[in-house]
Amino acid sequence: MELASKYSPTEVESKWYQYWLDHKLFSSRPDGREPYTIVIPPPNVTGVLHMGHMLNNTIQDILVRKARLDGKNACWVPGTDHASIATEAKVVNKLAAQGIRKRDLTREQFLEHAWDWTHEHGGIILKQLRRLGASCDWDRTAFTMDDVRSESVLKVFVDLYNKGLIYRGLRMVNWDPKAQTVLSTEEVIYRDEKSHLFHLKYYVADADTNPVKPTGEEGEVLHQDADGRYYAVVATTRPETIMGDTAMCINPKDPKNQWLRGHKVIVPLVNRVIPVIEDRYVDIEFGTGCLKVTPAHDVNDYALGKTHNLETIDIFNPDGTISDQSPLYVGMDRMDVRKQIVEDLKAAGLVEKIEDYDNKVGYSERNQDTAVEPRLCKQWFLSMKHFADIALPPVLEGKIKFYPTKYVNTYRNWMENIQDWCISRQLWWGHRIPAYFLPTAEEEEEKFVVALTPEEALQKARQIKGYEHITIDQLRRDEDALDTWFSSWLWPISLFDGINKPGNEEIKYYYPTNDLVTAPDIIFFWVARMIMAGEEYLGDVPFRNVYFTGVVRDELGRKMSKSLGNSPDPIGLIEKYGADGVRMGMLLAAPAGNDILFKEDLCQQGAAFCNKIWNAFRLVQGWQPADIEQPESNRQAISWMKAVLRTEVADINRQYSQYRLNEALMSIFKLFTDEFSGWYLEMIKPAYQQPIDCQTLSETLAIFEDLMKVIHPFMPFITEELYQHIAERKPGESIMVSPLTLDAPGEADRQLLEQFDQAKQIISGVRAVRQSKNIAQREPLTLEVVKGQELSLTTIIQKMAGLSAIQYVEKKSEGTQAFLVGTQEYAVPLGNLIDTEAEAQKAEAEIKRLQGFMAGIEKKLQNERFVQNAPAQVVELERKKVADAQSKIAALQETLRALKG
RNA sequence: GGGCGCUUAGCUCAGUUGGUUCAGAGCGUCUGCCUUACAAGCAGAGGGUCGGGGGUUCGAAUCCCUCAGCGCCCACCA
Repeated sequence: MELASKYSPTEVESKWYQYWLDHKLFSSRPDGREPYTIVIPPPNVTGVLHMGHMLNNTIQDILVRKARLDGKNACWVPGTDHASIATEAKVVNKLAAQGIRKRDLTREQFLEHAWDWTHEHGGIILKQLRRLGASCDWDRTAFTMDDVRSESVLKVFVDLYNKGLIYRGLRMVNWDPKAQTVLSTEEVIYRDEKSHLFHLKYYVADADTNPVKPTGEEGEVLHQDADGRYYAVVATTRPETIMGDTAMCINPKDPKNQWLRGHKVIVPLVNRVIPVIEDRYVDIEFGTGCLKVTPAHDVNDYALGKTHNLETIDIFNPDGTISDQSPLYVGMDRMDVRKQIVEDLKAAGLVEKIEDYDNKVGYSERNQDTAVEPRLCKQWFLSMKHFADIALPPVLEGKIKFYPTKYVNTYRNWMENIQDWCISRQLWWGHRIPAYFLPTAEEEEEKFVVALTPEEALQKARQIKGYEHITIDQLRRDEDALDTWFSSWLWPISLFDGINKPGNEEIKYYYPTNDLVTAPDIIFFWVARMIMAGEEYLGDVPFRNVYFTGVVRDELGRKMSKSLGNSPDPIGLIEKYGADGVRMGMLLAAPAGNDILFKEDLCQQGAAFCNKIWNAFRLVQGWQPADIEQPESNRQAISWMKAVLRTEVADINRQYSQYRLNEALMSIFKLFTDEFSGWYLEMIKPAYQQPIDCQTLSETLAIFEDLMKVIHPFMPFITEELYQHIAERKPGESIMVSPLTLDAPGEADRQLLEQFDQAKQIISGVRAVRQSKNIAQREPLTLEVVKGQELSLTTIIQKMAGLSAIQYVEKKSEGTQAFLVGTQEYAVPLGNLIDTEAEAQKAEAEIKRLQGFMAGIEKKLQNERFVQNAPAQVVELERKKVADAQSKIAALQETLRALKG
């Protein structure tokens, strides 16, 4: 069969992917083999593949395919995440474009739209992963909101509530006014922002806003306006919150503000009279040392409000507009109010000054244009202390290993400062909280029960005193949904149905999973919490190793993002370079634990490597076997190549075990390109149109097949294609499941490698001579071995270096160019091509360098302390260096004499 | 403000308990080759005071101190 001179991936890839699917080669069932399990970090169900996914999933696929080749029962479980807040936002936007407002819909109607959207866009990303070659067990595809997973989530909620770990509480929480839901602390990202510090005048007054003269003492700072009225100055970054001010606070130890003690001040514009309170919390050095207190809209102010019994005025509506609790600006958006109120304050002469100020503003992780608003409301929380206690030890003790290890610190830090997790969200798209409120009187405290079903809830409710005859219709289920991560944290368990059916065959077999490959930015959101859930529900870690990938950046080091438009389309790349090429391109740029600077060139390099493999196969496949005796040189070459293979594979396996995949790939690349193609194939290649002996051909094909297996995890498609070409395969047979069995490299291999290394150096030496004199490869040369022993591998050396003869001489001929391999001198006679002068200069320079080198070592050897303290072998080595240098110098001096003579 | 990490060739990175001729790899660059598998290729070459300074040691890219620069994470100073 004739093969094209260029590899074209498109058909090959779809052909073999279908073949793998048809023969169920990705599927896994528990059996007697050692399991190897990875659960996919579930992408957002409506997401599209980006470069981060490409990297992440390529790594997972490499690990899974490697495990399969190692004979393990490999299971990679795919699935998607319902991504509560992100998906709901998308659906809301889509509906808005159709003129439908969410609040005009019932929960059921909205969910219907959301499911439509999910079915329409859901799974696109999984289809895209197939293009990449991902060998997931697709029959296991799960969704965080499918039946099994939903049931698991609710059961866990009920269980944790019954254990007293879930509670309901009124707290200052982070509010996303766009999505109109609360967020967990982890979902808030703080960004530096250029802002202003507004210094506002709070006039001192009595309860009826009449001016009051404070009882100031000598040396205190009293602010007085032109009319003689006294005022305090408060510095704030958020002037729009003054409508919620219910006190002004000074530090009791602040000498410059003593004059304000016991007084009252007027909130500017609002004209509300508020007390001056004292608390050590206030920083004397900041601004004027006067702090406005807005208990409803700031975490610290809330705390102050609690200790000082202050009124709480919530001036915001859930959507970030001003509520009717405020005397001013009702209905306006908070950001507009900030601009407007500054103008109004200025007009009223209530602004002392405005300074530039850098501060940090919290934004919603999912709506990155929306500043979060601290807001007081009642939510569901999970107590985290218990979970931190069970999840920290396995990581610190190494039961779970992090790659790179630096994240252990990050992890510990978070665990040791853990805060309770706000798990309720004011969203519809998600798992609805299984809590049921009982009817209560207006002023009465809320009552509720938590249960898996309304029926169970009713039973529980009826046990409460006074509710013995309540009906199911009177129970009102909580409207809120659970945080998405409250389902994700069960993923490694719920995928094997370990919550609903504890101890089932699958969970016993596949859990704990082996490797988790994920991005470091979800270490708290997800990784930490999975460890918590694993320890809580199975008493064991959810995975043994966590490989944290880097961030994919562009050439300029910028994070790839939709908004910057600097992210290439992954599918476009696959179409251009082939999946194998793209996989290699990604991995070449992905040193373990570092960010990756992605360049499209790298995919080009990957595609080029495919082509290299392809053409190497074309060469071998084109050879005509003949029933002739195997030349000794071929036998030597084969032994050597096998030794190289054993040695390199051992090395590659070591790199795998340390998750140094880019290094493993580099070793593989060099193994194939340099050792196999550059050296081995050239050694055994028959002369033009000459046949090859059968023995060499079949052994070469066997080596080629082994190489395909080595490459396969990185480049699944081309390796399968060639594996199928190498020999006639049975239907369903695949490289995917054909283990590579190699012995460990031994001493004989090491010696063989060394022997060939000498030969390669001689060959390179001759080639360098050719290069420097511009002698064509075809033109045969002679090699003189000067005062040396007989060479081994002479046939190979002659062939590779283009030599017609090798001569052993006591004294090299006139007009030769010489080179050294170790301490042995070789010479190539070139007749009148030699530039005597240049050769002499080169030799002199080298002698000088060696003399300097030798002098340094001799000095070291004269140092008694070195000789006494250093290990004997080190000293011995230094002595050998001197001896070697001496003999090299002798040879060079000989050369010099010959040139000059 | 606290914690962690990084700095080695033009670029991206290796360099294991301090000691093999240790200063490396890939890419890029330069030179020569369309040599009958591959020009998406082959052969060869150049390129670094290991961020600066100090110390420990017989010996430091490697250990310690210090300075500088970069990055990440955490934290309620308005």
